[in-house]
Parts: sequence; C-alpha cells; structure tokens
Amino acid sequence: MRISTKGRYALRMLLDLAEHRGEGYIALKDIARRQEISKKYLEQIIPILNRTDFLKTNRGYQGGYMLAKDPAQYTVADILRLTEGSLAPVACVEQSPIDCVRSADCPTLPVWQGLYRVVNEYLDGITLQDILDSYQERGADNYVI
Amino acid sequence: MRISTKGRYALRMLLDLAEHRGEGYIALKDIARRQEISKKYLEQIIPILNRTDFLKTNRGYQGGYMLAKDPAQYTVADILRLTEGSLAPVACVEQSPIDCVRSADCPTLPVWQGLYRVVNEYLDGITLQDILDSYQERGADNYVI
DNA sequence: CATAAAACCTATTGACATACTAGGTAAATA
DNA sequence: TATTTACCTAGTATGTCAATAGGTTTTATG
Repeated sequence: MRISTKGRYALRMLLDLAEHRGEGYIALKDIARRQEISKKYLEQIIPILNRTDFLKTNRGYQGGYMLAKDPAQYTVADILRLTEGSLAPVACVEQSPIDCVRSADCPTLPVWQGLYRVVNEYLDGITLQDILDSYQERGADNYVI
Repeated sequence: MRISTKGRYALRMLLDLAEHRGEGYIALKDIARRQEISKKYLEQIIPILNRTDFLKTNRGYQGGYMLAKDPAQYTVADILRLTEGSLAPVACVEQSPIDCVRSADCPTLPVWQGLYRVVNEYLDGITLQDILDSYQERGADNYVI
C-alpha cells in the first residue's frame, strides 16, 4: 500500500511550482535544491507529468517549468494516478471485463472495490490549492502535527 | 498502492476456514485446491498469521487448521496489517517521533495521514463474517458485480 | 556568433521485494 | 510401522524502485 518516491516527489514538485506561481519559469535546479531531491531524478518524473497538460515548459537560458492551470485544477488523485500508474489495490478492480476466472464468484472483490472507492474519493477531494491553503493556515513556521 | 498476493491469499485462506467452520481441522491441501493457490506458498503465509492467535493447528493425519476465534473477530485490516507489514502509504505516518527532518514543515504529511486514516477506517470496518454475509446474500451462484 | 544555462533523452545499476519452487524434518493418527 | 499432515530453511527468477551517468538539443544573453 505504499506510495513510491515518484508519486511523493511529483506532488512536492507541483506544490513547489504552485508556491512560486507568478515568478515565471522555475528551473528544476531550484526545485531540486528547495525540496532536497536529486535534479536528475526529477528530470525523469517530468515526462510522466507531461503526458497530460500539467506543465508549461521553456528550454534554454532562464527556462524551466510552470503550472499550466490553476492549482485548484490539480487533484492529488490525478497526480498519483499518473506517477503510480494506478491507485487500484488489485488489478481486477479497474478491468472490465475482469480478467480473472474467479471474479464472478469472488467474495473478496467487493472489499477491494470498496477500498478503491474510498481511496479515490479521498484523493479526488484534495487539490494543490487545498494543500497550500491548509499549510498557510497553520503557519509555515510552527507547523506541527 | 497494491495489495500483494500474500495479503490477498491470506484473506481468502481465512475466508475458506470461516466457510468450513465446524468441519474440524481443515488441511492446507484442501484450501489450496479450492482456492487454486499453491499449497507450498500458503505454507509460507501461515506462520505470518500464526504470529498472533488467529489459528488453531493440528499436525499429522486428519490434521490442519481452524479459526481460533469467531469470524466476526477478524477484521480485514488486522489480516492485511500482518501480511503486508503495514497499511501506511508512507513510512512517516506511523512513526513517532517521525524520522524525517522535513516533517515539522511538510505540507504533504497531512495528505498521507488522511489517506492512512480513511484506509484504516474502511478496512477496520469489515470482518470475515461481513464478507461471508454479503456473499450469501447475493447468492453464491449468481454473484455478479 | 559564441557561450552558458536550461530542458531533454537513453542507458545502466545496485538493492530490494515479489511470488513462488524445492526438499527436507517432525509430529500425530490409523 | 506407514501415512498424512504441519513445519522449516533455502534457493531463484523476475520485476520494481530509486536513483546515477553521460550525453544532445534548444534558447536567451554577452
């Protein structure tokens, strides 16, 4: 049930871009420094996000990335679905028709379908803007759980 | 976010034992045949479950396993916590103190804590008996999603 | 036009986890 | 004593994870 570094880093990277929205194109170098993540590794995560219209890019001097849309337009579910491949706890809950001979008579299938549903409902309900807002509310400096 | 075969097989094995409750000790051979899972692999899952008081065992002729408690006493969360090691989406949500220098100022931590919470709430709420009941209700033979 | 800075692309790697298989030993019953 | 079962330990092929490495292309600026 783990979220990989790919998904977690992608979220932090987009959050970093959301925080620095309005400052022009942000170089990966700066995100890497602020987030303490290898720039080379971030480079590999970018193309995954670019499979959709998440980012605007400029190459060359003064180049970098910026969010293509408003932070409220990005849900955590969207981001993780891209980077994790899927949010499904088992493969069969997102297939139709289900590629498993037992599925028609499987007592556990509803359990996985239900788990899939609650995970999606929760993550669909959180946007980059939501995360930014609750972070500001708590105060960036005395933010303790 | 995947549940491994270990977790899925453990759930099916315990569900099989719940279905055949009252029939004495059930041999692994029979569970393996009914569930179409390698008996050798099930043998490896058993000791994980035996770390708690989940099962009663008898060796030798007519030996096998039976549930140590009522099916309503086993939650899916309990079973998966044993076999998966943890249900946490990221390591830091189950540590205290958190072993991450960024945790005090991490905007994403509440997201993972919330995800952890909804997953636990959902899986804590389902017992083997619940699964059996809803399976019976739908009718074992025309059980279609 | 040359240079520097950035994105972009492809390959490789070490470590670890997954999903088993294999072969044996110990205990209990008939 | 033979059979049937659980129990134990090791091995293994495959894949995924989490990066690192080394280059090419594009673009603004001096």
